[in-house]
Amino acid sequence: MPQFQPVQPVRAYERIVEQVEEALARGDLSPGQRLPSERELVTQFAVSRSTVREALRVLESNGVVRSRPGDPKGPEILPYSQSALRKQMVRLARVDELSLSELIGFRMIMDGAAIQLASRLRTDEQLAEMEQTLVAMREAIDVDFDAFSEADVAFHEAVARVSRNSLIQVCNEVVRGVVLGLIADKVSHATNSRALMLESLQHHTEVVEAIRAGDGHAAARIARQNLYDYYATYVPTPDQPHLQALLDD
Amino acid sequence: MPQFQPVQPVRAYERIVEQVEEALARGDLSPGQRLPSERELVTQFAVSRSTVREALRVLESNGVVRSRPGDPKGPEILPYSQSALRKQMVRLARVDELSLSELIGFRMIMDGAAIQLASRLRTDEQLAEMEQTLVAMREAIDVDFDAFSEADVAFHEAVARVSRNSLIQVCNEVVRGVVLGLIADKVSHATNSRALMLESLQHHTEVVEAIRAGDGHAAARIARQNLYDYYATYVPTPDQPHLQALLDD
DNA sequence: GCCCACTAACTGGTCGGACCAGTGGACTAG
DNA sequence: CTAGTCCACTGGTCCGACCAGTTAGTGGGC
Repeated sequence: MPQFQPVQPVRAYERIVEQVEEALARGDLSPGQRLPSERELVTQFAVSRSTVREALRVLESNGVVRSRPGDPKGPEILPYSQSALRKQMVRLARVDELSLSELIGFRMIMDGAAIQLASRLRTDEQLAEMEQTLVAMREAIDVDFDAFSEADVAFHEAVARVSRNSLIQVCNEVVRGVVLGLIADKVSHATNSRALMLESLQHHTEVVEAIRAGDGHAAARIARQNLYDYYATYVPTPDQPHLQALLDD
Repeated sequence: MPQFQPVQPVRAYERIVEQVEEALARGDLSPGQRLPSERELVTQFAVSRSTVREALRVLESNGVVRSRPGDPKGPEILPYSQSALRKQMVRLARVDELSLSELIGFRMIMDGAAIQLASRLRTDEQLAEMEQTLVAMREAIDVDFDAFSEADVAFHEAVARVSRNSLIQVCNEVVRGVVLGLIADKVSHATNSRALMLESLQHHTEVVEAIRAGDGHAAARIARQNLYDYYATYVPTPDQPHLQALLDD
């Protein structure tokens, strides 16, 4: 007997979405190009305009296209953006399926890996870039916490670029955004924020030193420890061992 | 002068989506509950059915609800699932600029981290589970490569579960799927596939031994080395240093 | 009394047509 | 050649309709 699979009805708009996404995956469609107008798609797909519109709404919600009223050139194919990925991660985090400790643990892994890679693959120019972001952090301490946080982001982005792995870059950026969105207010209201910033700067300087020396393990270890020290207080006590397991002994 | 922000028109269906998602975030709506029927929503939101449907399509594409034709109870609020997150990650991975070396490098990081966490957080039952998947791998060698690959997946999934970090689980699963999709045929056509499988099993056994001993670093190192040995030949030579940078010296 | 087949009132999926406000390109007047 | 007007066309929304399918309630047969 052949094995039969349960079949659920495939709706017309879904097949439109599939066709567009396939064209995108095959390269027949690339960012910047335009889709035909809705009324034109109606004739091409031989469906009603409602169906075309439902497909476009789904594509739009997935960050694939964008429609603008009155634009004679039609819906635009968007370049890939992390916004949809971030949206899903935020949703995951909001449903409490994703605990803060998981997010921070993931950041420790990603950041540590990026730094380890950076310490082996960096060029001298890139090292200089990283040191430049350290200077910016020091200057930002005297402004306010937001400025410091911004400079901190710039540092981590520079490191992620050097890692030459765009998956790391994206994951880092997304998770950082989610974490910040979850606890930014708590951190910025900390009484001893200046001390925190100074300590963080110190850690970052040590990381760069280790990168300069090419000691990837030390650099990654310091980075993970820094993240742990920075965030551990916001993590429920029973979850803290999950983070400590990522620290070197 | 006040700083003005560019405003873009908010479409009616977007406000419906927002209202539903807010209700969900506030807890006024929980998984398992039902939304009113489309025609009922038409009166509640005071919009047309097309608009309601576009909102429902977006919610459905985001994995928030599911509509079934004929169901008098109306669209169902779904429990959170990672499928939408996975979809976005697959989209990211499919963007052509993502090279095989980046994917494999990411796998080395993820798998290594999962194994390091597992070696510290595992219970005895979980260790037994992992050893069980090793037995399955050994048995699968005598069947065929697909069976072995399946058992291998089971092993890595077991490890990811023990890591207690669902982000790692999802990332691992997604990246593994993408990598396999890219080079599965090449691997399975290798002439010495039996030797490869035996070697892989040997490596996995060593990993489990290190996990049993609680030596997270050794376990992670072996795992990364295993992945490197397994996949490096498929990576263009100029990219190989990017992977070697992830191996311990 | 219970069980089963039937019916009817829904459901979502799709269609076609209509109107509106706005865009942008072409066309015209200067 | 420029500046202004105009109009074809865009997407956003609405309405009404039909269909196939599910489901719950009804009714009849046992």
